[in-house]
Amino acid sequence: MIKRTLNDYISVDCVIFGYNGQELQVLLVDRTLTDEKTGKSEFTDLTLTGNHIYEDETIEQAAYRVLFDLTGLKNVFLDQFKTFAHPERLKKDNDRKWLIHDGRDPNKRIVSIGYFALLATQSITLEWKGRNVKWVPVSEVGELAFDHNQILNEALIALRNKIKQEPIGFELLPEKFSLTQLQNIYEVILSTELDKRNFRKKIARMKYLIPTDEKQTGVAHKPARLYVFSRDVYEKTKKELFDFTV
Amino acid sequence: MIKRTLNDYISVDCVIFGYNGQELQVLLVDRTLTDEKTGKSEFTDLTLTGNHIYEDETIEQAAYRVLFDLTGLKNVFLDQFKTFAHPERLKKDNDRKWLIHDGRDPNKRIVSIGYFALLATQSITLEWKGRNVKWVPVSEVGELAFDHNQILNEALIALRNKIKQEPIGFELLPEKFSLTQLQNIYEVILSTELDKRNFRKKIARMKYLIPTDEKQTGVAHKPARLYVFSRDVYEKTKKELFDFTV
DNA sequence: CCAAAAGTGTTCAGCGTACACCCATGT
DNA sequence: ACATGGGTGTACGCTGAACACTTTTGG
Repeated sequence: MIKRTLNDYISVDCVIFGYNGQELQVLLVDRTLTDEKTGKSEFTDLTLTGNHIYEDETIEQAAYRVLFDLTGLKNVFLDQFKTFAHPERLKKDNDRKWLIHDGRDPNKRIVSIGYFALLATQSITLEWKGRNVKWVPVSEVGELAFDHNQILNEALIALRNKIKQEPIGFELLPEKFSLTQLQNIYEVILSTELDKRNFRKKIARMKYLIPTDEKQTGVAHKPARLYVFSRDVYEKTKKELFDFTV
Repeated sequence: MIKRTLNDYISVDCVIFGYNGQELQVLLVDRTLTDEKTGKSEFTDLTLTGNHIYEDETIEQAAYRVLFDLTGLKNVFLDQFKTFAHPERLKKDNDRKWLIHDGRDPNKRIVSIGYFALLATQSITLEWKGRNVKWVPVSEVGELAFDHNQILNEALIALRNKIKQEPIGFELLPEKFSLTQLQNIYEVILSTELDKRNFRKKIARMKYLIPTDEKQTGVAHKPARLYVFSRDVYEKTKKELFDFTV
């Protein structure tokens, strides 16, 4: 194993979205600053997941690395959506204390490249860099560390735009899923209600969403048919269209 | 005037698009490395416009600054589209020589945030940082310095996506423009041909493209009516729609 | 009067939208 | 048997796409 050097001014932040069957969630980690003498905690709050990059990796690899460390998964949907470098982005009191405690220079201008990821599984490491990791419904996210509220907001905007353009909803679901689950994903992300019949007519036109012979089991109602996404078919049917809507 | 410090690892690159009535163009600057002893030029090629950021400005301000230096304009359409930080992005021989000649560290990992801009005017400074500036049709761009071909490609992709979503075509045209000019913009950027009647029906639905009483003058055919874009009307009629097309 | 681009309408097919009832399963 | 969510069809209006001729100007 070669010793790798961390770059101290380029970082990636990953906004990791998940779905619990009800709500859109985001993965956050606790940040507790403990006074080393008294052992008392000075403050506790939450951050997005992220890390500085290694000098020998691309920013995309760094983002995948963060995801892998948290989930053990390699094939996760990932999208670079925006970059953050405001001069004051790490200058709040708590942020400066945290950086100093962490042995980093609080005056160094740090650029962070924002990625958002869609995770089909709810199972994650409970601990990451010694910090607790947890899912939080997007609607219940409070004040975050650094500029992470802004990053989360931009990620949500990017996610909404993306899901209107490309079929990525299923990335938040198990390999086999019901159409009602998929519809819920769209409703939750776009904050709309959709008509069941119209939604299903639309799906029927998308040849890359393929019905299987399997059905739900153990539900106290008519079991739903399960569908799979075919990337093959999708890549073939994909074509650009002229819109300039709005 | 306060002395401002340039950050030596965060830069912005601006892909500045223009339209000459025929083709989509991009603004490029000459890069000639001259051997200081012999006075002979070692190589000449072209780069995008860009610059490192000042420690006291945001990346967006830095991009606007580059644009202002080149054009004297402040209200230019600008969009942050992607960030580039590949470890090898400045490591080609000529690039290393150039950086060394420029007094910069060729081994420093430099992150560049890519912006694309749309310019309605063809008039630009002819010289910028002592280098020649010129418009080049996108279709005739050869091999560029650094990773600038890649940046230009991503900018084109972003431009095509954007123009399908939002009415930005007129940003490449004078304040008053004809519908044929506008149609040409779309055809050139999207590499399609559009039907004149269908295009105009679509425009008619967009209340923010407003016909004036003025007409073209000095043309050897029926003069076209001129239109203006109303940002007011646009902001009011803007609303999201559910698409997930493709 | 000729060349050049402006401007205009209709038809057809596909899609978005609104809307209500029966079906299969577990308890 | 009943509660729960699954699954289906029709009618209307709008939009995209295909397509040809007349009008206005300068030269």
